[in-house]
Amino acid sequence: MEKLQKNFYNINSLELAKKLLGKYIIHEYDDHKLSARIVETEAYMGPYDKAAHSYNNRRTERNEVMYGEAGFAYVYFIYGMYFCMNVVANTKEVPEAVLIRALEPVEGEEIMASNRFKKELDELSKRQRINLTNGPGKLCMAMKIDRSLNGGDLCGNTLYIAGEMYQNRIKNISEEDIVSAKRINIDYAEEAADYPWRFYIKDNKYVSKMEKRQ
DNA sequence: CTACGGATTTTCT
DNA sequence: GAAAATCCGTAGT
Repeated sequence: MEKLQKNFYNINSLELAKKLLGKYIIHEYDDHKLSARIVETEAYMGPYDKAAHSYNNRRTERNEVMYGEAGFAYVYFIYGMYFCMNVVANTKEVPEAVLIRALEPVEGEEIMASNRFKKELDELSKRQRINLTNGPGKLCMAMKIDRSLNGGDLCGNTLYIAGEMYQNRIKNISEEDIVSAKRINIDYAEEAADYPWRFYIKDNKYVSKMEKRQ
């Protein structure tokens, strides 16, 4: 089934953020199987990245997972209401991660509609349909990703990631299909706020925020 | 389509 | 005690 193996993740978060585009996140729970394609990511480069939770090697109970091995989930609670999912990158003691910012639903879209809006899929407005998974907090609601999955092994059998060949889909992402842009909502990060460390698949309708056309 | 303010509570200082 | 890797409803263009 082409689940990604540990060595896939053991690179820096900038490279991993790009490599994760087009891969599939799968969550199995309660007889449900939800899957979705990754279409937008952001790299957080650790000690020298003012936007990262691990800036200056800050190490707390919350971000402890970032200091562990690559290929595990870092799920944190934000703004009093939401969760964000990250993929831990790089080797032990190098605290880097990739924030998953948007997904395109593949399997279990009915369940996602229920998780997000407590409605049937065909009852959703056009806007709600796009809003299922087009943001880091939204996709966690849709995929039922919460605190309990923090520290989970992404090579395990609950929350895991598969390659482009998943379900015999073959849609490799080429360099030209990747857009890079400034990261979102990190105004506090000074010069790091301008680094182009956000990546998304060009023209994908689930991307949370498009850049202005040139 | 974009812009703004309010929601809500964990986490860190 | 303040800030936070966000979202939503409403109002305006």
